Amino acid sequence: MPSDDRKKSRVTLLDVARHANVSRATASLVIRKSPLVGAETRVRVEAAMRELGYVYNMGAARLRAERSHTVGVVVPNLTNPFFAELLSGIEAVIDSAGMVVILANSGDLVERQDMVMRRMREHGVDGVILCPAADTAPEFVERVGEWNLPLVQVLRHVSEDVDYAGVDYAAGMRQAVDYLASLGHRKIAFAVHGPVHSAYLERIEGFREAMVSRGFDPGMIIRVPYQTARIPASAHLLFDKGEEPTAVICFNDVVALGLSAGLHDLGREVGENFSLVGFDDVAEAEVMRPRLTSVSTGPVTIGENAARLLLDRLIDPMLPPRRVVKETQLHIRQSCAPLAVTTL
Amino acid sequence: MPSDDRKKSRVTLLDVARHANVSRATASLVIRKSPLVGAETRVRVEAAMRELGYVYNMGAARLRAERSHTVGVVVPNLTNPFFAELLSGIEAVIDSAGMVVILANSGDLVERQDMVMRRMREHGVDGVILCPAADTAPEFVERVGEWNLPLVQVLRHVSEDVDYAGVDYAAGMRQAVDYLASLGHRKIAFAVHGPVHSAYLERIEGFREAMVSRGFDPGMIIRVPYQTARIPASAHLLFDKGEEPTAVICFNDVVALGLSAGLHDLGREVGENFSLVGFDDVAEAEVMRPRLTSVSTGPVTIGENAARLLLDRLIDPMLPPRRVVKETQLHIRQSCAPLAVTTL
DNA sequence: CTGAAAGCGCTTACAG
DNA sequence: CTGAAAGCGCTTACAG
Repeated sequence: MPSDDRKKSRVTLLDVARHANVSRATASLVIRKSPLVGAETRVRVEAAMRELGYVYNMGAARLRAERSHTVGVVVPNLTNPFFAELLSGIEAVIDSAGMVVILANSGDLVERQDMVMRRMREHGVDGVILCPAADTAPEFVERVGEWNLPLVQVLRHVSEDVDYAGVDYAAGMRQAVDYLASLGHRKIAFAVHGPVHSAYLERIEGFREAMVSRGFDPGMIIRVPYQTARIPASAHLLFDKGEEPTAVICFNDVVALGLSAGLHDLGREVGENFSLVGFDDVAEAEVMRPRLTSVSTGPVTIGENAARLLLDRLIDPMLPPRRVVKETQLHIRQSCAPLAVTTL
Repeated sequence: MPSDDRKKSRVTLLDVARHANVSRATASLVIRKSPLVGAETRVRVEAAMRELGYVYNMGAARLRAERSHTVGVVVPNLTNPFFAELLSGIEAVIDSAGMVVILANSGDLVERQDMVMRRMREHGVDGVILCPAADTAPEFVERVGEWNLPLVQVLRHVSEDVDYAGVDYAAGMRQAVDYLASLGHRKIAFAVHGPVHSAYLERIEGFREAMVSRGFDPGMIIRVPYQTARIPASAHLLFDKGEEPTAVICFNDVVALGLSAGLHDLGREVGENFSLVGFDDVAEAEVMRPRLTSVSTGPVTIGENAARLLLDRLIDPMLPPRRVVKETQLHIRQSCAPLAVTTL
């Protein structure tokens, strides 16, 4: 009978307090592990909670305490395994801080991002980790700060005045170019795709600088389709311009996988008469044949960094803006060959 | 000055009501788009909300209305691209229902799953979509129902009495076996890995039945490592038993990718003198060489189905348990060859 | 169609 | 160390 009516049956803190013969305030202190309450009392209250099957009502607590123990995470794309790994890193540290993540997808569209951020505010998240959609205005993320909503940018950044956790894309490109140069390559292409944002531009800029500083032509940049399945058929773009490259650096491993297939279709032997470098170093790199040489970015770690940045800011909102930019690492496998061999 | 003090400055519904010269109740009705309020009044209240920069406080609303507009999603693994796609489908329909997803990772561990589910309750989610960790007891998911917490199982199921959205794994295996049989294969291996759960057992069972019904030996089941990078080196397991298979069906595309590399390393030519079928049909299948023939499961759709099941149950909690089991589809590409060619 | 009052389940000072 | 009271920002009957 009593468990028959649905909501009404909720066990409240007051029930627990009565059952344990203490006041509601005392019970509240026990829950929050305050040292103010005596050991004997604590044990009694805890027993009462167990016996009654009490469940803490975070919603009620939040209303009073103005903290929701939730953080919003908004990414432009959930399908991409790269974001899945990022999310995994974020979730792990947010979880171990006793908080919970509210997830949203902006679809890389600023209008959707507006909506999503409003929804986050309505849900009273304590802070948000945002990978800004392409074309996000700096004012947008700065405005969030004015709402008293702590924010950290992840992977992409549009404002210098807001925390950022990412990776040194430009240095990663330099590592790739240096490595290929050490093998004797000078005609190196760069295959890009997808929406334009800071992480995109940094890669392009890094490529350009690295090429120019060695006196190489930085102009061999091709754009391949965003859709994975259509990348192989675009491999011919590498050879359509005047001078043929002997190596290609890829925007990410998805492009590397696609071009690798496309080069194969064109009769090129990757790792023998053509060299290919990936970017991100996802798990698949190890099981490609030839094994893919790739610049590792470590999305899980980036996610962890972003979450820690946010946690710090929650503790001290007055912290000056910080950036945690992780170094990349070139993971050499088998997809590149010395130019000598290439020209045989 | 007024925006200087942080929390205190929140604009409340009462502020809006005063600004618009109506009562708080009326303002509340406007927000919830009740038809009870006059057009002129509505416009005035909406203008006030805009002018004041009002943000709805979901937390306060939930406390009174006993609905949080949040749903919990707990998956065993965030890193796996398959779950990322599932999540993407869930998020899309939850979002368009005006709700928000709280995400958690059970790590496929029942103890962590206990914790996570408790956290979900504390946060007052309206329902949860759960991919049960391996070894989850049926009682566990049934108990959730007794908490008055609507639950749907996704991808894996441990109880018949609780909603389930998944895919017909057994039929998928049958499709794979039938196809290989049509090419003349009879010595077909099955390569599995990972934790044991319903989706695992259904695949094994489907394989066994399909093989036995044709009079083939269903005993060639090998277990490869869970870690992607270690799969290629385990390809020799296919040939360690007495009879050598001429084809292998893989537990999923990750296994297919790994074994494809391992077979290559052993000097076998996939799609020529050895046949290989994947499972899941992820985007990468199209860019493998040879292109991977794979049984497609469509995780995005499964996620959408699960979310809709939950939404329905939220509307009517008394619905009998339902299951939405999607059909698989064999996507034929190039990784299988007729046995005739194989034996040449 | 609108207003005044009570209450959702906590936490927070403030006394004792 | 514990108790009584007020209040977080909404929604819900209940009158008018």
